[in-house]
Amino acid sequence: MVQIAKDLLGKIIITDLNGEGKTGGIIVETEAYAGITDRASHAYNDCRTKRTEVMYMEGGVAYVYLCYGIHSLFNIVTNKKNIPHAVLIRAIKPVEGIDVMLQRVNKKKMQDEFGIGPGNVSKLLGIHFSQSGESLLGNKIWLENTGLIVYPNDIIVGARVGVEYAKEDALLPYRFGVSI
DNA sequence: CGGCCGATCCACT
DNA sequence: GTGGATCGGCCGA
Repeated sequence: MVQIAKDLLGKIIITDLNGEGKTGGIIVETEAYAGITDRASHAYNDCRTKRTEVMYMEGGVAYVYLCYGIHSLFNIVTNKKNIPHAVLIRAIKPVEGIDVMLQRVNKKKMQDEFGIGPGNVSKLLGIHFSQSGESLLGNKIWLENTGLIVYPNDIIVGARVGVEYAKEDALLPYRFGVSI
């Protein structure tokens, strides 16, 4: 699971939604959420609801959650059926469909910062929480390999963000990043 | 059925 | 640096 969070670094996430054309970027920061034993996860203590049900699906689907009523947070479900593990995409480096993405954020010139932050990632990619449960093997959202090799030494490991309420689990080194 | 809260971001001082 | 926005889901009554 932690391994998958690391493996996702350097991959490209592409979306092709609403007929606006392909948009995507290289994944540069992720966070792992380790299911029912992880207080920071929505599925902590086997909390199975309509919303979290997506995380219990077979890996390879998107789990998108609406946070603060405004922001869609994009996760990738990573494990077997009934094991609610997910990886939150925290940051991407925009590479595909720059003009479309600029339109989405109402900006003129692309800067890498626009892809930093989970809410921004969804905004750039045009992901809405209604896309929750969407397969990553279909023609709307998918992953591509870049051939980019991320060496273990290049991975920045740290504590997760915004989960102080999770107490001791907040300190787990489940946040991974690379600088490209 | 009502109220509170969250894996956050941005405009504004 | 910071306060406000904003809404679906969950819990308690």
